[in-house]
Amino acid sequence: MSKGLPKRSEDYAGWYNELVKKADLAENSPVRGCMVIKPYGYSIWEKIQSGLDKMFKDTGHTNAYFPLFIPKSYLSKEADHVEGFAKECAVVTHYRLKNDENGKGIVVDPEARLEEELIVRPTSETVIWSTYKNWIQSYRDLPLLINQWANVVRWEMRTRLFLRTAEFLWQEGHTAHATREEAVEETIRMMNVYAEFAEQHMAMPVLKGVKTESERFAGAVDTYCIEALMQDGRALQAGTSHFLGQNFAKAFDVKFATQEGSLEYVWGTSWGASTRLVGGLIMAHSDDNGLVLPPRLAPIQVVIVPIMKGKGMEPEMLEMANKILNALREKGITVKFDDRDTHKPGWKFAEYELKGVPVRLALGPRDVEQGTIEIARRDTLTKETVSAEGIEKRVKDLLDEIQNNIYQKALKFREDSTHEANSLEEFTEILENKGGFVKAHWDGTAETEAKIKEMTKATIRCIPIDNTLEEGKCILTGKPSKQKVIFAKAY
RNA sequence: CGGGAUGUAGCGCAGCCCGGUAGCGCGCCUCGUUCGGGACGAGGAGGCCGCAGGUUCAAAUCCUGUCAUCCCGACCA
Repeated sequence: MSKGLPKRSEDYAGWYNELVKKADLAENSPVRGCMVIKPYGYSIWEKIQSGLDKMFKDTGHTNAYFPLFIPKSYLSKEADHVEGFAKECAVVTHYRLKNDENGKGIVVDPEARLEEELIVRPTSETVIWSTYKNWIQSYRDLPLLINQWANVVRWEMRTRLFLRTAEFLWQEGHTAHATREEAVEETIRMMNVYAEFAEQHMAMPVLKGVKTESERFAGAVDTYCIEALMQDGRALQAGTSHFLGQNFAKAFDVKFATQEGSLEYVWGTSWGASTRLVGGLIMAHSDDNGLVLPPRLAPIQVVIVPIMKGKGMEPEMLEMANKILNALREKGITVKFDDRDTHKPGWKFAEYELKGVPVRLALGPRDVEQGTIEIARRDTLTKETVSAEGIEKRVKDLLDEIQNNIYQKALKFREDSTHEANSLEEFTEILENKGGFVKAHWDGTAETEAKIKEMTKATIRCIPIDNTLEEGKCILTGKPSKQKVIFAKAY
């Protein structure tokens, strides 16, 4: 029914792009690759932020803020890190503009060249570790558990709203520890935080795993990740947690005095999740009618639409609506009463469906007369007329049910879209016809991974945590393999 | 950076081949009737046709250049 929204089955990419715009989540900016996040889209991000932020605080982290600009020389201190990010950095070279002498507007003042050029952070490891050097002297200063909410810039070639933009919002945690074990534990803990958030809040099932060398974060020893599966059968990395070993400590000379009096490099982690999660949320659940939002992240959980007859709203109807409104609010439910007389009910129904509001209540003269109300759920598109008595309890339960239902639906989709391949032919066939996650044996080399990528476009998304070990042969080289890994075409 | 396409009203498009001074749908504004799944009628506002040159009596239309955007590849959360 939604006007002009392409069907997922016919044009998935077009469906996504249109949905983001039509549901008022975001739009393109005058600057290529950047986006304007509109109020409704930003509200979802705020929900993500507050949910994650609480989990970070609950695990002992505190927020801080480090600067947007990083001296160019910092980036080059960690060899792998610079190699990973150098190609996509925005660089600030001047600090002043002036009026053009030929009267053609404004130009960069060539006199105002910076002594040392600044890069706009693509991530903050370097500036943070250079700061940690001063903050950490003794084992008493550890662990240092810090997170920051910030924007970062990575000059991407091809961008898509939320999924990949040149500037994006994220959080990045940066921690320092006395021992390797403690840092690894932290890395895994934060991966689990992301997984729990994705599943409990976003209703998006994820695989937890470790990245292969070629997919690893530049500068990390190990990258842990959560991988979600989108409805078109492509994988989305939804959060990463890196064990940095002592790489950054060595690059920035961050040492601490141990209890025994020796001087040692600290062990680091970093972990991040971005506005990409909003893209994942959209692609995980939404349908041809528009967004489907999990109640825990929906900016509006319930909308009440009055059906007006004749001149406007009857006082009785208004009274009933307000009663329900208050009862719902007392239950902690976010509810909107849309009493605008500038739009017809049918228009509003379609609008809130497009925007993914989980529950809609419609209230008309008939209901006022009979003490009933129409309750409709977004996830199943079903509706029924029920007694208005105790509606708040019913809505509360329904929100929980919807949250659970869309998770189960996404989980079933992932299970149905996960296949095993025992040969290259089988592997290719699955990717071409079904998509999704493909479990297959791999000989453990980057060369083989690269060849498979070249042939099929699929990459190793992760080596699952707690993977079952089983002897087998690599689907490409036939060399021995100890376990199957997860392949997929990815965003 | 290669290959392809497109720039005309807020959005989506037609007009261009065959030059004659701009049109359709949606949206917007006013009034009225409507309101239980994107209402209807009547009236109205809005565009130096991406930009710069050229050809011509005359250019959205032909020619040259330029800029921008989108799609497909190489890179990536």
